[in-house]
Amino acid sequence: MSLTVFNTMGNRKEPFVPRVPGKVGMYVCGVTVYDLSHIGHARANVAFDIIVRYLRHSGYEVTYIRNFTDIDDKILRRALEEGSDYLAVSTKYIRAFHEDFDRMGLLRPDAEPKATEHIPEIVALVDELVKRGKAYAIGGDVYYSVKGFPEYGKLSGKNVEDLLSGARVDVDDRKRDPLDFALWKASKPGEPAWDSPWGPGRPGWHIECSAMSMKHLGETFDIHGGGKDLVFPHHENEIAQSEAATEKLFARYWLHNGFVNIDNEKMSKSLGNFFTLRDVLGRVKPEVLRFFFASSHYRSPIDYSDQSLTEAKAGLDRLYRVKEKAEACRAAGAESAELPPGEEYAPLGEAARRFTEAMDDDFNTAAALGRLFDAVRVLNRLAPSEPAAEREQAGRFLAGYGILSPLFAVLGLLEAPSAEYFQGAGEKGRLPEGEIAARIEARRAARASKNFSEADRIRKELEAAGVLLEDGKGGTTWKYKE
RNA sequence: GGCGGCAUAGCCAAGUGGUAAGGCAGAGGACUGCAAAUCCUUUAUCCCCCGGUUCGAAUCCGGGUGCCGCCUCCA
Repeated sequence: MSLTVFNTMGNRKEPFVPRVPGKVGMYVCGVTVYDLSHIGHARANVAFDIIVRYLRHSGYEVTYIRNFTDIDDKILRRALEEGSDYLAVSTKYIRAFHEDFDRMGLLRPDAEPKATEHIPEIVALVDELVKRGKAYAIGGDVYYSVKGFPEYGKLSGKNVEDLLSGARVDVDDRKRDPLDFALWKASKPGEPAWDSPWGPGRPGWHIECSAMSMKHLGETFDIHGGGKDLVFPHHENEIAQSEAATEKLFARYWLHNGFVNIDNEKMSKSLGNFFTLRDVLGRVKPEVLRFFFASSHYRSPIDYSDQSLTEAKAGLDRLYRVKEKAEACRAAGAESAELPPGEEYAPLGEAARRFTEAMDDDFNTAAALGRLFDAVRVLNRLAPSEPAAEREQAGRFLAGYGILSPLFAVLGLLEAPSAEYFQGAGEKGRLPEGEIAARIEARRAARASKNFSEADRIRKELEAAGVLLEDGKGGTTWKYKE
């Protein structure tokens, strides 16, 4: 059993064989920091977060790099609007990015390089391309000459003739060829500028990723990832630049995630139909969003809606109830024991193998979650109704949960204590915990004296206030419904 | 115009040759003072349509229809 990944280069699944056995170098294109992140960014980042977690879970030593594009036209425009400068803008939105994505439980990459901190590397790479005759300077700009790279189009499956005949190739008199793209842009007066052999300027967009990935991972590395929209031209250009400069293969596997759609249409800044991650996290728990993403394959488009989040929450609630039971078993002093024998427990006993089988198939998180739910059903059969009085049963439950827990961790799920999930820090308008405890006590007294109508009245009252009561053998517990 | 992808139950979603995972929602049952949760049973004679290949296809091939993406900044 081994990992197979879908490689955009070639458009097919291939066995994953890293360049150096046991080690993986992985570069993911990050964001341009000129605005708040939207849920499309969240989808991409969660996808690669899970990929990194799974590679590490599989025993690979992963070096994970994700850049910030911190200088470009949009940042400069934003700086102008805000009356600040590019550095203030990028700093502000990098901080916002980290705030949002820390809440999503994203692993921090091993390095988060920024374009402006790699100017020497970028200049050196551009210079190399010029020296090799693969790029040319005109009036302070430097362009890459696409015709000098016969393999141009190999990633996106395009050919140069088709591209040239396409209606939307922009016209720029200074380029020798319409497909040529800027490696270095001369700065206009007042714009930030760095010295270069071609005069003061700043890097073009594509070149930074070539320079930074090669600096941190070497001239050839294993995985290069990003959104599907980056395939062309961004990644195509990265390949052209890098391979023309080094004459070596650039990245071995190209992984691209699908989009988040709204009403079946791509969500994007330019269409204006986007939700910021912040907005969404104000409405649902971060983990609900993560679960929602994990329930589809990372390459498929995924349609975002309130209903899909509600369904995701219901599914995740189910998983957290399992964790809640495991915590209760542990709190009762039970120790992990043996799982009972028998074929009926196979979905649980073999959960790790089944999960791995799904994930090995191009990180099929949807199928992997299916296997976990199979296991959860079996595990729930083992749940003691009163852990303190059923130590052996509690021990078996813990054994089962012990199998699943690391698998959930691969998906970045069930990392919070269940109480935090169900009773997490109060939103506004929620009944305070002390109040709830008092009502529960009043209801307990009513039930003890068989005054069930009063007991039901309290239940309904709390329910109307968004609090769900659950009577167990060990007493009554509660959850916020939202 | 060029290139690529998708179409599976009420909703979401796996499955790329061997006879339809899983989740949500719904129905019935067990449990419960009542609930919730949980468990059991149940919900697609069939996978957009039409042909073809095959002992056998949701899965392969041909044609059609619909939707989407890239070709311009974009995760």
